[in-house]
Amino acid sequence: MGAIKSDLFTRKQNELAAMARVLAHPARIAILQYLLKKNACICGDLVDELGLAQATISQHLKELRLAGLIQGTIEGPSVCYCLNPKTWKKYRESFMQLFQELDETSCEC
Amino acid sequence: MGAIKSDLFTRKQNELAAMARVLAHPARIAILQYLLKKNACICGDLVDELGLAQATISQHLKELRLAGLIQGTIEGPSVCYCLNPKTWKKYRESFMQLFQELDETSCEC
DNA sequence: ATGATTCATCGTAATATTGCGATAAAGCAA
DNA sequence: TTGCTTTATCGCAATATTACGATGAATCAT
Repeated sequence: MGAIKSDLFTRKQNELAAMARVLAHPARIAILQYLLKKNACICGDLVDELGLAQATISQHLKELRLAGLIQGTIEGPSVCYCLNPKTWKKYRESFMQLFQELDETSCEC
Repeated sequence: MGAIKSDLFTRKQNELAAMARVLAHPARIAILQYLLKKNACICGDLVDELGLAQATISQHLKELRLAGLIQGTIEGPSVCYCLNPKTWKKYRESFMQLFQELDETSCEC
């Protein structure tokens, strides 16, 4: 028990849920919005901006990186992070597709 | 530790993360898509369709209901569930707003 | 080389989520 | 009423997530 039964669902359903999970934390939303605004930043910027511990920010960055939403480039002692536009668009498309389907008669209770 | 520090983030960031969390499970995605297709159903339909235990489906329905994404109407011994178009649109707007902001120069690493 | 800066990772504690059996509540049919 | 169907809720076990201190690796300035 306690583990998601992924085999009961379609690949698309699992993928969409996984994408939603990446966005399901305010710190990760905040990081993405910061990157949208500033275009790039280093881990330390986010520590100052968000007020979470460095280890915690680094962990959230890792999740975003594993999801492909951001990418990091080593720049001397620091790491420059920025959005990955390709994955960002893939996310947008997937959520668009979900929210597209709805006509006004969808509630029949 | 282990609890999200909501006070570090804006109301909008917390709200968006909460919306994403509701969508962050394939069973809830599947339920929403089933409702989009069928317009309405009862809990038992979903138990047959998804293959999760009745208690588990009922729990996911509760989360979707608390989020305002679906509503249930008592119909005799069963409960008819359907989407709430208003909240559905609110979700769409919120995610669109997030994904809107991006120009091609957003990656500068 | 030494020290300072930056970041990732490990280990751990606290908390949250997932799944389901068992049970209860409510309506319906006979 | 009795039994059947349908659903919600409780309680528990398994797993996942969140947060952070401590530590280590890499770079840079002196």
